[in-house]
Amino acid sequence: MRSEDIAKLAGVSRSTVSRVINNYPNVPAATREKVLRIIEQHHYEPNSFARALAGKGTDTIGLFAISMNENEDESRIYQNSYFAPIVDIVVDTANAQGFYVLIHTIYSPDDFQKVKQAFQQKRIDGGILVGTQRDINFVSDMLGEGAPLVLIDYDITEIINERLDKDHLSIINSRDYEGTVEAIEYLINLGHQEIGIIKGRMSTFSGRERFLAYENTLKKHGLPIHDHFVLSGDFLKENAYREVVRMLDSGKLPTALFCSNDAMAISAMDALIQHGVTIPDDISIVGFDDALLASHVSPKLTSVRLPIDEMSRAAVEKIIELCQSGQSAFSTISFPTQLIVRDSCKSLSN
Amino acid sequence: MRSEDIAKLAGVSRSTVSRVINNYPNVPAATREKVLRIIEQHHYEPNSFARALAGKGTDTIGLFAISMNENEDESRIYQNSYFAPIVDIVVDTANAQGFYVLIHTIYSPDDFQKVKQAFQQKRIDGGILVGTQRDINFVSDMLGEGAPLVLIDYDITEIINERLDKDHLSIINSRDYEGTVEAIEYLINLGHQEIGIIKGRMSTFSGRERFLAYENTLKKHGLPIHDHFVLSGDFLKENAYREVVRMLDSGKLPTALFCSNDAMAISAMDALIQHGVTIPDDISIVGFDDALLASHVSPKLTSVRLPIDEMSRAAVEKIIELCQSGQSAFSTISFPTQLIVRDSCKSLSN
DNA sequence: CTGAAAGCGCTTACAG
DNA sequence: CTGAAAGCGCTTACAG
Repeated sequence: MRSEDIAKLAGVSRSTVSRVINNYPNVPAATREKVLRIIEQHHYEPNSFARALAGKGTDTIGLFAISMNENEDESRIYQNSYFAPIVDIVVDTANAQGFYVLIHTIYSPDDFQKVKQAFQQKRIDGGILVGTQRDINFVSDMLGEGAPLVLIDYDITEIINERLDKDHLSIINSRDYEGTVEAIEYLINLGHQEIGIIKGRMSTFSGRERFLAYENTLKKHGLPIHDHFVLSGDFLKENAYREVVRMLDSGKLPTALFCSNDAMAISAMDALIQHGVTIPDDISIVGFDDALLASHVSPKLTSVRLPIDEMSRAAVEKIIELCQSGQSAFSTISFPTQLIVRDSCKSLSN
Repeated sequence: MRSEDIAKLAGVSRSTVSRVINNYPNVPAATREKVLRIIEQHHYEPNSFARALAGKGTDTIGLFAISMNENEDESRIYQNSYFAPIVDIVVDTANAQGFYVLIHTIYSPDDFQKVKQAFQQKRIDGGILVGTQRDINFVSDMLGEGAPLVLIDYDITEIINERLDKDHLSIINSRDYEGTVEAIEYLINLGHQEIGIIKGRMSTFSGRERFLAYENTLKKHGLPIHDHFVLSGDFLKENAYREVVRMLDSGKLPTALFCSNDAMAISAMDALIQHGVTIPDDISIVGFDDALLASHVSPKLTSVRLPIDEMSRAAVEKIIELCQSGQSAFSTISFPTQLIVRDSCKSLSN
């Protein structure tokens, strides 16, 4: 069943059928009704490719998760507490608005090419990019294809410095800096003076923000930052485990450890407990993300909640808006975090 | 840049360019090389819609997760320990083979329509359906669209009884029956005689299999099945929690409880612990799925590992095979499970 | 082995 | 308000 068949049945031309389908104003109500009825009756669905070829959108958005880290386990990204909820919300929100979503993971430059192709071949109307590391080239490449783009977790200043054409770009962030400050000050208020950190991936905006906030907050409160309490974790639990064991071997432990994400926090807890260290009696732990696991480990993990649901929803709404309006001004939204206090921190005050 | 441009540059016709792109044999090596070179040089990508319109495939497969359960929390499906790894593996495996994947969740009949449309509009070459409940109509509807279909977790006998055209259908299952038998006999060997169950969703193949195996195994060993130890959980943690609390209130507890999935097992553990019941001293718990959480709760959960990764990979390989070969015979694969013994069960023997 | 032409099913100026 | 016609960028008989 093609538009031509509908046209015949309705006694009009394909042009008119098309006008009805696309909701153009210049069709009398009566004609519109008639055509609509025939369409309904026959469960007619316009061929999406023909529409796309003729210049219409595809009602499909892309969701691309970048994970180009040499030592990362390649195939666990959607079980990752960070990506899983994004997929979740993005798919549901987009679906609810009548959009399909095309998913592709980027583990390698090859994958990146495939994603570029998806844009070039016009398979999608726009894309959401998550996990972008500090590399503006990707972003400008994508942008060059002319399709709208939404970035989750990206440093705005980099975009601005590069003077990219930002007309169909939008950035969604969380206030990780403030969230980290809150977490660190919570520990300080508990009486902690020796506060360590497991850093996230520093090529990542959130990785840098969380570390910067840690540094600045300690400085602000006149507390020392010991190199041997600053561990590199790259957001990876294996690294966190290894680094914590190394710290244990060195014989020195801070009284509190801020972990740049929950995966690392939980891994650190495992390492500590296995070495006979008690949490929170011997050491307090704070995580970041408030992943599902956080409330299930023991002791329950105090963590900074990342508003990942809201962020994902905003990303979809933004991309759809950009797809539909042609373009709009560059925009950026930043969502607040929230410290969720559980049982992994102890007060030293009494 | 269109195929015509490539043709001009290469001094051939669009027909020949097309032949090269589609790897047809009737092109001399020299011509092929020449065309290929030009394509490379200009980073030419054939428009996917034009190809599709002209009758070629779309190199896209659909992944559709059905979750039409009234009382289920609507937007958590990909964080679900069952679906998350499927998304994971399906996306990665498909991507690695050069296929894109379109994801849509089915919460309502409306969503189901959208998925049917995806088939009708030829947006995808084939689809993977997961979470299908006992409703053959869906399956036959999809099959009616003529596209290949792979079902994960579906009772083959239903398909056979319906005499559906199975030429482009494939089913991927796990041996849940055997897995459950192994789990129950493990409990029996530990000395348990009063073994309860929290049932899964009985409209689901795996839900029925797990229950059936439970029943048959107890019978086989001459053990009683008490109605009040048979709880309905529908695979949902809220239900499991409620039912366990109800059982606690009744004052009678089995010595062991088999839970049809880990989500319910963990929820049951929460309920029991909160009511002062100690695991495994007062009651032994076995789960099913071996979800990520299983090894993180305390005590660590003994669970039947579901080979979901292998199943997902097989589903993708099968669907791609079906897409490419046009069609092949009906096939079905069933993967073995494995009992992972951890700390949630106690021996009563001594 | 290869090109001209028809066709896939839409949309959109254009003319009326 | 509406239809005929061109066009979107491919593929594929068909003829040679």
